[in-house]
Amino acid sequence: MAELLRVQGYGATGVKQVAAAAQAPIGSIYHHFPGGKREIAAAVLRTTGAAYIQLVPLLLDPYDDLVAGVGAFFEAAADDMENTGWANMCPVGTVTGEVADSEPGIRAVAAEVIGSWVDDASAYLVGRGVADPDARAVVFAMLGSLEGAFILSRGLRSSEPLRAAGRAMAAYVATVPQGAPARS
Amino acid sequence: MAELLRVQGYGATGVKQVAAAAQAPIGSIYHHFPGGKREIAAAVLRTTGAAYIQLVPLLLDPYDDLVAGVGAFFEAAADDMENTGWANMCPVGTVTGEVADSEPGIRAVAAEVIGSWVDDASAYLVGRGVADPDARAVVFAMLGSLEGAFILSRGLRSSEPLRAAGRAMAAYVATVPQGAPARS
DNA sequence: GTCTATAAAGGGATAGAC
DNA sequence: GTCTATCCCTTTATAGAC
Repeated sequence: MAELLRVQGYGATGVKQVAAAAQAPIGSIYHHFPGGKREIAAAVLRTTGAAYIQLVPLLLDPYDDLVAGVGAFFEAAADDMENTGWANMCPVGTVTGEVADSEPGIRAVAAEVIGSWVDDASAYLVGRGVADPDARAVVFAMLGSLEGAFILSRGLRSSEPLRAAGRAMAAYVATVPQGAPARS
Repeated sequence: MAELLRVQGYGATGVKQVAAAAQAPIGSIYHHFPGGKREIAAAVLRTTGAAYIQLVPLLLDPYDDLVAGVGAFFEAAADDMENTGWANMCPVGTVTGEVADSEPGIRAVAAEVIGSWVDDASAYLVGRGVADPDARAVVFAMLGSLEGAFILSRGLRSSEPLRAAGRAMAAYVATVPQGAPARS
């Protein structure tokens, strides 16, 4: 269901479609997920969340200069979108926007995933020398900018919003005071 | 339908629900909008788009300092969200994310609306002394950051993402070279 | 142009044989 | 645990009287 949720969103994805994609009968789906569509979506959000947070150190570690790393992060996302034909990059963002006011349970799971992203990414930035209260603000700004640029780029079929967001966030991060990295 | 689309999104909003809210029978809806749900949604996006672009000069004109204006813009949005119980602020962003890969016609309309936003807001910034290529990038960064922060704030039920985005965008705009405003 | 009734299709979910 | 058939509801959209 992860792939379908990412491409089509929550409302447009049917359980029957999920069963077909998984080459499993519907009965089996409901046997393993008695909560039905909601439970499956929640599981997808948690799994995706855990996978995506690993990208942060993976993509930023190679850059000694955090500002350069941030710019490269957004450029990589822009390249990915172009190469995949403007596919959705993050199911968490789109599903959150879709169900935030209509599916309280799923919204709560999304909040949990986003919260853990912020905690983990903030800790990473602190390790790279960003002071503690600033780190959290930087993560919120970057994550919001990334999710918003994903939507604009998918809607416009253009990487311009994503690349503009990258330059803006790099310029912003450059204004945030940085101490020495905790580990070399 | 505008209100329902804003709160529930495209998929969760039914034509019957729209008819009930408009106190009109379904037949009348289809008489005026033969294209059905899609045509209504497209009309809503265009109307909303035209209305929202007017907010830019309205909210920024009072501030001689553009950086202060940008900060106030995001703070005002954050206050609005808190006061409305985390209601969705912009149907264009959520609907775009929802249907970008499943409803080509509506995606095209969304792209048109977003494109006109960028054109108009860029022209406004040029009038405030921001150089032409920079202005477009600033608008993309701000719009993306705003839309993304809307999603995060709605999901987390917290204005923290929106306020962090505002501080980040203010810091970014402060780094963009500005000439003298075209008109005092 | 307005409204009611209904068609046609698809959704989520379940029952129960195996 | 697996799978099939089916229930029940809602959806979009239309037909046709008024």
